[in-house]
Amino acid sequence: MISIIAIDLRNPKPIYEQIKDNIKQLIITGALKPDEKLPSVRELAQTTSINPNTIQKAYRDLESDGFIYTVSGRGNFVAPSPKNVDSKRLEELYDILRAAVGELSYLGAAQSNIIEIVQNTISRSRPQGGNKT
Amino acid sequence: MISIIAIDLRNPKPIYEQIKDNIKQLIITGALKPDEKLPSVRELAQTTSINPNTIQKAYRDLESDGFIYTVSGRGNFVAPSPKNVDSKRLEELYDILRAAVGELSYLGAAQSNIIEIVQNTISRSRPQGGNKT
DNA sequence: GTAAGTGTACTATTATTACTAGTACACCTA
DNA sequence: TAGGTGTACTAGTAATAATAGTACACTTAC
Repeated sequence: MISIIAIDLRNPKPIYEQIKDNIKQLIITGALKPDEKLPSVRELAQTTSINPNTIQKAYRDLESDGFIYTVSGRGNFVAPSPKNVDSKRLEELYDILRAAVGELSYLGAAQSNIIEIVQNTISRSRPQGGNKT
Repeated sequence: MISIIAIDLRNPKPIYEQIKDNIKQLIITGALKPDEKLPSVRELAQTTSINPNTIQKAYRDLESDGFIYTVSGRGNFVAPSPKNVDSKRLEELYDILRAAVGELSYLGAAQSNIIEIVQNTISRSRPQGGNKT
């Protein structure tokens, strides 16, 4: 069960985005296993003191992004494997990657540092599908 | 002079953010040289059909981030070199990097692809400072 | 000195969105 | 049947992006 949802109300990033990022991270790193049950909307709303509607919005987004699946009346569960990956999302991520790396490099971050972080992150993730471009 | 400011009004990202990202990109890649003059607030507002206040906000942010400097009565210019780099910004960028790489890997992007893009981006940027962590 | 172009600082208004609040209903399981 | 689950809906509030318009100080060119 999740207990590591950290929400910073002072963060300008919307709460539902923070929840999405948190859960995505847990799934990507494998902290949440496939088919594992997520906290219910109401439960997570209580433990975080966030309105249930906000939690629901995060869950809805996560489902449409393929990270979780929903069974009405039972709950939300971690999706076993990313399928039907949206190519637009991949392009978005590559764009984000380029922008972050470019600015880091421009600001003086060492290439070796950047590469190391990238490799560590990859090795810690839970790759599943084939080799998309 | 800039003529490559692409603004997508259907993009949910705020217009001033799009302008910031555009100009950052031009500076990072070296398309805009140090001390080169940027279009005036009013000029860019005309060519893009965006309200001058929105342009001004983008310029103000870029200046406080150290990408450009302003001379009252003369205009805005590309900052020669990033100094006094905000360590919080570096941490932000590393976090963004980790999140993007993690999700890419999870979605099935090949490690070789990711690394290649990172290296290409670094080699195309305009590094200046020392080696910040 | 004057005029034109520059950044900057205001106030006011509108539109959008995140968030909260509350309710209702259908579904599943013990 | 009872309790927990997801879902849908309406309504209202708060924050922010964006527009609109004005004003002023500064710099440069004439």
